[in-house]
Amino acid sequence: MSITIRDVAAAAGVSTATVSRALRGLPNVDHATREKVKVVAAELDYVISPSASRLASGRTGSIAVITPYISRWFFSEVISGVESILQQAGLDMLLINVGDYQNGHARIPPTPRLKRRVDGILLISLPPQDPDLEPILNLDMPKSMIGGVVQGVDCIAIDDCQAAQMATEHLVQFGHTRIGLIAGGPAEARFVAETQRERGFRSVMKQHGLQEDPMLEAFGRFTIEGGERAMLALLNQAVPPTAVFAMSDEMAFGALQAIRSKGLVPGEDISIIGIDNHPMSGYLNLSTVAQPVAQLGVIAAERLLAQMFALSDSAHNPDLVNVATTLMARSSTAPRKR
Amino acid sequence: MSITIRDVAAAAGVSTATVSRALRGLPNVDHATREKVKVVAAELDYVISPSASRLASGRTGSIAVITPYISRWFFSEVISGVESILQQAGLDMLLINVGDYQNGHARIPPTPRLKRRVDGILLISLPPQDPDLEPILNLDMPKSMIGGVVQGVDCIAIDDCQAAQMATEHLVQFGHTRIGLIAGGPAEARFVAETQRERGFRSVMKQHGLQEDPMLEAFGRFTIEGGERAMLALLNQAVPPTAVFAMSDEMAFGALQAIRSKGLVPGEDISIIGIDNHPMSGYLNLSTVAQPVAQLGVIAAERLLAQMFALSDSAHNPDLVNVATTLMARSSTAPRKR
DNA sequence: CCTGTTCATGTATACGCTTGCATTCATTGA
DNA sequence: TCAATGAATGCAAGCGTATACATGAACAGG
Repeated sequence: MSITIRDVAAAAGVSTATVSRALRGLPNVDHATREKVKVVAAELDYVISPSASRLASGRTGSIAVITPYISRWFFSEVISGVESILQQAGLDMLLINVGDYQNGHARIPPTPRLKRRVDGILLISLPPQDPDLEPILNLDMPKSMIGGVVQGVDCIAIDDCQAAQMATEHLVQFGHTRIGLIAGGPAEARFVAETQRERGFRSVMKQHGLQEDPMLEAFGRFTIEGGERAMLALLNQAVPPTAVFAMSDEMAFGALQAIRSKGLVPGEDISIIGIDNHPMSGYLNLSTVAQPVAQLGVIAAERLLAQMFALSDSAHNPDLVNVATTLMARSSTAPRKR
Repeated sequence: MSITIRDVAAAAGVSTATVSRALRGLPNVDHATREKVKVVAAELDYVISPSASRLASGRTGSIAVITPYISRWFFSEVISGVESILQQAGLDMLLINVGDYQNGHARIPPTPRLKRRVDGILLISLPPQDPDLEPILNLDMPKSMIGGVVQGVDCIAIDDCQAAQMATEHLVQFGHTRIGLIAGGPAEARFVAETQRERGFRSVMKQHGLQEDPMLEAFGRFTIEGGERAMLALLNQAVPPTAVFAMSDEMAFGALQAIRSKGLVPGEDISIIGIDNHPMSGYLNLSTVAQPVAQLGVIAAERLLAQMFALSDSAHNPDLVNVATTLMARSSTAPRKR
C-alpha cells in the first residue's frame, strides 16, 4: 500500500542499492543517476521508513535528553537549545523526564529505554550521586552533560563556583557583612551546581573574614514558593541579614515577594541577588549573574554530535567546557544602609 | 554481539514467537512458560529492538508533538502534561518545534518527518490558516489539537471567548468604561485563541454599550517586552484607558512594568488583567483568568490514546473539549477611581 | 471411542532498508 | 596492447522482530 524503495528503484530503472545511495548522498553515484532517482522519489512522494533504515544500519538517528523537569524555565530553555541543533542535524530527540529526584527517586529507571533506541545521551543537571545515574553512564555511547561535572563525561556548564563568588562579592562590595544564603536543598539530593555555588559563596565569605551564620541559611527548592518561605524564615531571625544570595532567580523572586510582604523595599532595606537572568529578572529589577541557558544546550548538543561523528581514531577526550557568566547589577542590590 | 530474541528463545527452550508473545503480555501463553521467558530475558539483560519491532509490526510507538515554541511557559507546561501521559503509555514523544510563525513560516515542512515515524499527532496552538498545516491535517492518523479549533479534529482548549468575557466583565463590574486591549498580533498570523479572546472582549464591550477605541488597542506579541511596549503606547494616548485586558499574563507582566515606570500604581491608577495564571502572577498580584495548562496536555494526550486504541468499529467522533477557567481577582484590578 | 474445539507452541515469511561483495565498463599507465 | 585501476551499479544477505498459519495436545460432548 505504501510505496517503498523498491518502487522507486523500479520506476527509476535502477537497483534499490543505488536508490539508497543516491538519496542519502553517498559517493560513487553518477550525477545523472542521482538526479533521476531524486526526481522519481519526489514524484512518488517516497518517504524512507526510519524503522527499516534503523534496523538495517544499526543507527537510530535519535538521541536521548534526560532531564528532571520539562517545564521549569532553566530546563525548557536548555531543551530548546538542544532541539535547535538536533533538528538541524536531522536527529530525533527522545525527551525523557525522570522526574523530581527530591521525592526519593526517578520515575523510571531509564536504561531499557535507552539501550537500543538512541545513539547518544544528553544529561541535564542530574545529581551525580544518584544511584540510577550509574547504569546510564556505563552505557557505551556518546554522552554530554549540562550543568554537571562528572569524571569521564563531556560536561558543559557555567563555572558555578565563580558565579556564586561574583554574586557574593557584589554584596560584599556594597558593604554588607551579614549575608544570608538561600540554597536549593540539603546536601543529600543536590545537583552539582548547588554544591559549587555553595562553595563559591563560602569562599568569598571566608576570604573577607565574614562570619557565616547557619541561621542565615535556608532552603528554597529552586521554586518561587520555596524562595518566599526561605526568605520569610531569614527575615524572622532576631538579627536578619542585610543582604541575601539566592542560588536561582526564581527563588529570588519569591524572596522579593517575602521582603515586600514585610513592608520592606528590596535594595533599600535588604539587598538580594540571584543567578540566571531569568526573563522576569529585568522586570523585577533583580540583580543576578546571567548565564546563557539555551546556549548551554546548543553547545552540549554540538559537542555530542562531534563525538558521534568523530572518526574513531581521533579519540574524543571528555572535557569540561565552562561558559562565561555576567553580573547584572540592578536595583535589588544596593549599598548597605547605616 | 548484542543479544536478540533468538538468544532468549534458545536459552528458554522455546521459539522466538513464544518469547515475543510472552514478553508482550499476549494471551495464549502458558503461565509457567511466560514466567520462564521473563526470567531468562531478565538474566540475559535482553532489550527488545524497537526498530525491528516497529518494522515488523508497522507501529512506531511514538507520537509527534508539534509546537511553535518549546521554552515558552504555556508550551513547556503543555508539553510536560503530554509527556507524563505518553510515558505512562510507553510511547515515545517526538518533539517537533516548527518555530515562530510570525516570521513568515515554520522552520521545516514537517510532513516527511511524520509520515512513517509516528502513530499519532498532537498539535499545540498552531494558527489554523497556516498553509503548512493542511498536509499535516490530511495525514491519516489520530490527531488532537490543543488550544485550537479545527473542524474534524479533536480539540482541547479553554473557552477562550468566555475567558476573555470573564476578564472584561470583571473590569466592567469595577466601573471601568475606557478599557484597553493588549492583543498578540495582527489578524493575519493569529492563533485561534487570539481570535476568540478578541471576540469575547468585544462582545462584553458591546453588551455594555462601551465604546471601543482603536487607539486603545495594541499588540504585545505574547512576550513581556511586547506587553511593556504595548502598554506604553496605550499610556501615551491623550486619554489613556483606566483598565486594560491583556490576552496573556506575560504581556500583562510587561504592562505592569510599563505602568510602574510611569510612576503609576497598578490597581490604584490603572487596572490590568490577563489570562493564564502564570506562576509569577500571584507574586505580582496580577488579576487573571486561570487556565489549567498542563491539564490541557494531559487531556489531549489521553484523548489521542483513546483514538489510537479505540476499536476501529467504534468510530471516534472528533469533539471540542472545553476545560473550565477560573477568575483570579487580585490587586491589579480595582474599582475605577473618580 | 470418535470428532470438534480450544489452547499452547512452533515454522517460516514479511517488514523495508543497508551494505559487503561481485560485476561491468571505461580509463590509464606501462 | 594488456593489465591494473577505479567508478558506477547490481546482487543478495542480513538487521531483529511480529504474526499468519500450521501443528499437536488436551479435552469435552456425543
